Formats: sequence, structure tokens, C-alpha cells
Amino acid sequence: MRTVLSRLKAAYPVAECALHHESPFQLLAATILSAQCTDARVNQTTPALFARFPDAPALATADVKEVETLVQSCGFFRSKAKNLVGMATALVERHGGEVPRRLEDLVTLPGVGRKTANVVLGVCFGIAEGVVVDTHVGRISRRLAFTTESDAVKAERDLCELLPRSRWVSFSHRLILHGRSVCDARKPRCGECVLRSVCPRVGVGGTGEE
DNA sequence: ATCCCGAGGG
DNA sequence: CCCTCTGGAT
Repeated sequence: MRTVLSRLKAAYPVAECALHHESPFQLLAATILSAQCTDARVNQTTPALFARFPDAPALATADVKEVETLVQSCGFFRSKAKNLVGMATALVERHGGEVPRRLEDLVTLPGVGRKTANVVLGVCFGIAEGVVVDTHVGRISRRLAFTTESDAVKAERDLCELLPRSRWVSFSHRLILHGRSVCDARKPRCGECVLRSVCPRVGVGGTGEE
């Protein structure tokens, strides 16, 4: 594990969130939009959205149809638009229009699950409630045999036991970067992988996830 | 054709 | 546990 962390750090020195935002509210909205969608696409979408609805009070009173049009290209646009307005409404009604700092509060917001909540807590507030387990973190953690769980919550429990808390946030960011650039789902580029020597699946064939 | 920095619902 | 929502990228 120590080897993995140091090599990831060397390969991806900057472990920052790629979603453009100017406030916790905007990161929360951007992360909701990022489901099954690239960051680049989200970053193309949010400027117009935030120009029109810069904060929770504004978005809470928005017309859902207008929001649908603004977020259309991110996919799942009907549910995302409804969740964005519902999320903003809940912030206004229950949290004074601000983003709460507790995981248990965040996950009750429409469209906000554990993954989104952990991203916001880690990036905006520096709080590591858990490890962000998205599709990349889950896939690579299974390939490296850090977990055998396909369920994100169970995989997160394994990773939290394996990693010091101080590394939880940066570990997720770096695995996500690694997943996009090298260890992708379809055709991982093992020849360029800095984790090659510690990866059980190198030279074995198969995905390591069977 | 298959996957993507998910979440909600049955 | 499964299904659905959806456009975009490869």
C-alpha cells in the first residue's frame, strides 16, 4: 500500500477537483451533474447555469424546464434538473441556503448520494468522512486486490481500513485521474502504468474483476 | 456496442 | 438485488 501511495503521488502530484466552482453550492451542483458524464462536459455546462442561478435561493425558485434545457447535454437531464432544484430547495428550507457539513445531512438532499457527499466534504471542507468510491476507484481497487467488493459501500469500508485517514481524499482523486488516463475500464494501458509491478493482473490476463 | 467521477426506486 | 434515467465519447 505504501508503494502504491507514493507512486500515485509521484504520478499525480496535484490531487485537486477538476470541476469548476466558486462555492460549496456550485461544487455540489456540478457533482450532481457529473454522474455518468465527463468533467469537461460539466465544465461546459455550469457557467451558463451558475450565471442564471448562482446560489441556492436562486436555483430553488427556478423553473425546472429551464434547468432541463441548461443541463441537457450532461445526460439524465430530467432527473438531474429536478434534483438540482430539489437540492436547492432543501438547502433553503433546512440549512439556511448553505451546504451542510455533515454526511448524514448531505445524503438526504435530492440527487446527493454517498459519493457526491464525500466529494463536497473533502474538497470544500477538508473533511474525510470516507473514501470516495466511484466507478474508477472501485474498478482499480478491485484490480489491485484492495477489495473484492463490487458494492461501493462495502468497497469503501475495505479501503478505509487499508488507508490512513489523512490519505482518503487524495487517494480517491489520484485513482480517478489514474482511471481516466491509464487504468480505464475497457483497455487499460498497463505498459504505461506506474503500479505495474504491484498489480496482480499484469501478465495474468483477464480483468482481475471476475 | 459499451461505458462513463450515480442516485432513486421497485 | 435489479432496473431506469440519458447524452456523449470511444
